[in-house]
Amino acid sequence: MKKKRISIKDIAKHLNVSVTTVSFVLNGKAKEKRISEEVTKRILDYVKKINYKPNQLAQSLRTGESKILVFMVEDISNYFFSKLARIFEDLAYDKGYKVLFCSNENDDKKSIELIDLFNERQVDGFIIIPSAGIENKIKSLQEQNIPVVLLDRYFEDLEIDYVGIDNQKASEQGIQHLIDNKFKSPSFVSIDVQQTQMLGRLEGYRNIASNENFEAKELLLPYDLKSNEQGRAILKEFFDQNQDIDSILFATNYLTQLGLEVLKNHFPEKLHNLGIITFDDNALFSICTPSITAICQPLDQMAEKTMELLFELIKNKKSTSKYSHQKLDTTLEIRESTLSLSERS
Amino acid sequence: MKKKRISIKDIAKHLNVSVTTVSFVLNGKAKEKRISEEVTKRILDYVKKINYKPNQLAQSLRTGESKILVFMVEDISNYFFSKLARIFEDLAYDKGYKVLFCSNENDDKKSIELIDLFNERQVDGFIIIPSAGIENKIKSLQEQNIPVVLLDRYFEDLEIDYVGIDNQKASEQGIQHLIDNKFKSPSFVSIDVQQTQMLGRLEGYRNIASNENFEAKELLLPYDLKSNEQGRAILKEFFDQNQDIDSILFATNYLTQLGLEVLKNHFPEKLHNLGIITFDDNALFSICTPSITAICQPLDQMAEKTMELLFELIKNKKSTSKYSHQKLDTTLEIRESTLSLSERS
DNA sequence: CTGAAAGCGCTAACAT
DNA sequence: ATGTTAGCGCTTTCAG
Repeated sequence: MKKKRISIKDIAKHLNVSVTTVSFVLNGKAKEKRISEEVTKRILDYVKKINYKPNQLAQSLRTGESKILVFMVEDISNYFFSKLARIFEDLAYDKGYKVLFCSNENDDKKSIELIDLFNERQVDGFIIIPSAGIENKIKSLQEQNIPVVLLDRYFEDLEIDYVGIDNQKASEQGIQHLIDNKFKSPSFVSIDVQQTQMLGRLEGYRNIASNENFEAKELLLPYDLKSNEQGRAILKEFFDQNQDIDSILFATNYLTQLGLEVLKNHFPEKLHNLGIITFDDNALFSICTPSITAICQPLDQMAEKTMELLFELIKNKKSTSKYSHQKLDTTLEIRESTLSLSERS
Repeated sequence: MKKKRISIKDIAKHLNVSVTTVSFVLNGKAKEKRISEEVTKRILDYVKKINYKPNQLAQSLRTGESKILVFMVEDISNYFFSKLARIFEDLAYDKGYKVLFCSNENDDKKSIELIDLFNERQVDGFIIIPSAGIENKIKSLQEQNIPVVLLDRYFEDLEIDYVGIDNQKASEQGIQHLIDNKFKSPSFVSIDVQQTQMLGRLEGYRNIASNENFEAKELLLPYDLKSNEQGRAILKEFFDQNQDIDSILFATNYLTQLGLEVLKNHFPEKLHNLGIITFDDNALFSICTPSITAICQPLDQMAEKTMELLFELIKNKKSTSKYSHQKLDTTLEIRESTLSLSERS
């Protein structure tokens, strides 16, 4: 029952040819190396018959390529990341690559451990949603000539390929939409972290606050939130102490979730009177009551662009390619939660 | 800039010892092999200083172990699967394993391709949520002595470790809960597929229908649904033609999502009058209006149990371990959508 | 056109 | 207590 794995050597022996010949044929170099049609066919037939599969590990060790990419996200169970992951998976498979997902919990230590881990496994490239303090680690990857593309956020001082959205603009559009629908004092709920995506969103909010002359009301939750419980408590306090705010932009779908829970449980009437916008969509936001207006990131486009950049790096590692910062446009999916009060049923 | 990777040989040369010694020390066999304290220390220090990391690929090739597990799901972007994935990830990392996730789309061809693919990479074990027709492939893995544990569904004729829930019982509890809350004619929406989990859920429904003497109304959507659009159309038709049903059990969270969309868009009043239960929770179900009663699978427990079984297989591959079918209990998370009509506001 | 052989980096049986 | 060496399975150079 315990079948020994068949190796290229077994095949060679069985067919009375050398391993070289088999290897050439298997790698489609039969023509190039001018192996006779007859031998080629014999090998191919036999290989098919015994259903031989080369040991990819050995292949990788020899060639230095693993055909594996790593996609490192904050939390693979978050809708935004898992959707992206799914798209990457498909794109990569089409090109003969597999994708390893891992969650860094937006934690530097974990991020670095993970990067080292996979680096030792000679993965061919990284797509990383970086935590705040791993700039140097990323840099060291670049120095080792390992393809890396950052997603969602980047580091100001690092010359590196990046794909994300125009956060400031997205935020501005969202807030402007609230203003257009007669909300007078939009507030902003985010995380207190120095990452480009969050800073952009905050800046967009402040810009409109200043343009439209309303007082900015910001709630920045701690970066290292201990629990959902704590998050809800903070949000509840915020709502308690700021009865006058009439609308909110949540800077991530995770916060939106917490916020909606608090509203539903403690301020049910507000749930129907507040203007609510969330960054990042979720399939269920459209079936909430009210359904939630969302700033949607163009996931397909982001994934495609990222892959494009990554494969450029993989193909011609040495070329001093210009680094590209892609800031894609978002879409505002307008739903019930931002209807002006007069329009509501 | 282009640093050559440091190998164990370089270290040996630099330190004037043999590679064996280095290897032993690195693998914590210094004591066992009675390497002198001094040499051990020298090696460890140097290794730390140059930040040497062994090439795992070579290590795997040599040892036949890769410290990689594969978790194959239907769709990594589905809440149920991505939550499970996240838990597996953590459990595995604690044991020094990494987890590769992949989505098979519940498609046999894709499943088989993926299994072959990873098998060539000598992964150490598989956790598989199998599509309907890959019984033989699974069997062949077992014959190659590769650890496999099935999750969520199994094959009647296959002796294999499996972790899941008691679907029939879960379904019965759900329907009984509807009956207890004065719903007279619960209906059942599922997928038309011969997989154990779905069959169990259906059977549970039918049991209560027969016990409680109501007419079973089942909608089984085609296995190979072309699009969400098509799914919504079928659901809409079902609601149109069965105005008399007063409650629904959706057999997967995906169907619930479609169903809620249809209800919200076409039968808004029903959304508030129907009794609704969903299999599988989602963070957002608790903030829908009405919030949705859910049959929750014990994700943590499932993941732990699965890992336990998998590691048993990994440890003592040869022992003719008895196969274990774990059917865990679910929890009914009661929310607004199943309040009896008299209790609703 | 095909084969012999080196070597990717590591482990471990065998020598010393 | 430490070193020598034979592979793991594959690719590829160099020699016929």
